[in-house]
Amino acid sequence: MEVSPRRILVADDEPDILEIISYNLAKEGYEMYTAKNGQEAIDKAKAIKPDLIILDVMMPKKTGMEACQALRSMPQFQKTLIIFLTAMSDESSQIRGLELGADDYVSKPISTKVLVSRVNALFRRVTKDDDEKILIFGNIRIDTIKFVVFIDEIEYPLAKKEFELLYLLASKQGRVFLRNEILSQIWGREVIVGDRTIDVHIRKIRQKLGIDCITTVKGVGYKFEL
Amino acid sequence: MEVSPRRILVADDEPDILEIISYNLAKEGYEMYTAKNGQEAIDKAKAIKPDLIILDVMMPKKTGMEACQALRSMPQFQKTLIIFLTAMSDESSQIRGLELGADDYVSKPISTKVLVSRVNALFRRVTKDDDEKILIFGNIRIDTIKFVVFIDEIEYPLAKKEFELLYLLASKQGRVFLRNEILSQIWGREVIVGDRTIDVHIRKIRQKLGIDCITTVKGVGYKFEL
DNA sequence: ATTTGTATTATCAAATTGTTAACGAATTAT
DNA sequence: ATAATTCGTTAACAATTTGATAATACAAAT
Repeated sequence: MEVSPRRILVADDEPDILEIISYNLAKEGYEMYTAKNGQEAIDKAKAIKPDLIILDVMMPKKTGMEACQALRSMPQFQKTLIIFLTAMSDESSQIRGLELGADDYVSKPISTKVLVSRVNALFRRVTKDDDEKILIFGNIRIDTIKFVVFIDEIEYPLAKKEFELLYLLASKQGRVFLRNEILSQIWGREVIVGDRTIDVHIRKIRQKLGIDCITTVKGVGYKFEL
Repeated sequence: MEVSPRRILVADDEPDILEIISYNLAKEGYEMYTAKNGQEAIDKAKAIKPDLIILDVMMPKKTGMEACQALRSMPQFQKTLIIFLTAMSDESSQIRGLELGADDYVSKPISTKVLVSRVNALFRRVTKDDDEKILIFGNIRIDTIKFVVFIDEIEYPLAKKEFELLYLLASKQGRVFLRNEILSQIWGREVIVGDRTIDVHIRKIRQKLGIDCITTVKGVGYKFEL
């Protein structure tokens, strides 16, 4: 069911390290992005929405810890995995890192083998938790627990199929879902329903929410976008 | 009244996780102990007599579930709180866990914030066991001690099943409970009763209370909402 | 102008829930 | 112990909501 590659953002001020890490994780099939300092890491994270962020502790502009703290304060990065790269082997910095919400840390000098296996291990453990079934995009909140969509804290109840459809699209913001994908994801393998059915549900969502958050990509499918 | 700190035993085969959990719960004032596998957890539990045991499901020597079963069979651990750490999100393992007597679950990857709040909540539940199982929502009061619902200080007596149902829904305000969830929570795992039974009880609650506090989510379930 | 693809609307069938009444089981009162 | 009452469940049917389709309108591309 999971198809798109995991996105990883690495932030370090040493270009060599950036390159080594990127190269090795890309080889593992990850989609790599880089940043040269803490501030850039934050900015890029917002745009890229990575699944994992690797932060060097010592960086100009903003340290890894400051960046981590800033990121964790934003709702959309509350569940994003974060790994610290630290030259310090003393526990105090590691503990501080954990306190700020890091999921793991790797000490310098890095062994690419160690890093890769830690990254893989982290992803292997990712499964949906009850506490993370809520999608937030600015003033829009898609809440699977309450089965309701909020826009500016106002509740918009959707029917089951409508909600499922919206949740599917929003779960990968910006990604275009082919009509086939939508059908098999929501209606199952043995689909009997016709293509028009999707349109009608899309229409109802647009109508009920009153905002333009689903974009039609003619001849291809639909995507969630703001 | 002076209380000795609560003792918590954590068992996991990954030293990092052990450290993260220990650190964060120690910060909360708990007295932490660790074990590297299921067998060690059992041995240490006997010596330490912890108030809460956190067990990773997947461990060498003895799995968390095996350890739980072994502990629960000993009289001195019948009332000890047990939390499972599970990477699995599928119900089957959670259901098995419940059967074995777990008090809660936390899915991996662990958010320390979630874990800490769950632990605190569990202890809160234990202490308030006898004196404060009362839910209050504005002018509505659901009083488990008196087994009665108050609305504006007027008493509305409910039958047992009705009360249990209302309490379940209200215990997680806004959260949708699937019919299956309701059935297994209130009627137990070996459910024989039909689906209409829920409706009828819901109806009686609505009728008796005279207010609209239960919302139907068609095709999904019910939720408590004001 | 024609083709291709999507939007919109109305309509109907199916799925789901609401409601009522009835009846045995469990509980309480006599 | 027996009668009276309450409770939990089910069945039957009504009411409602939902989902799917067809028909038509519209838009863009060729």
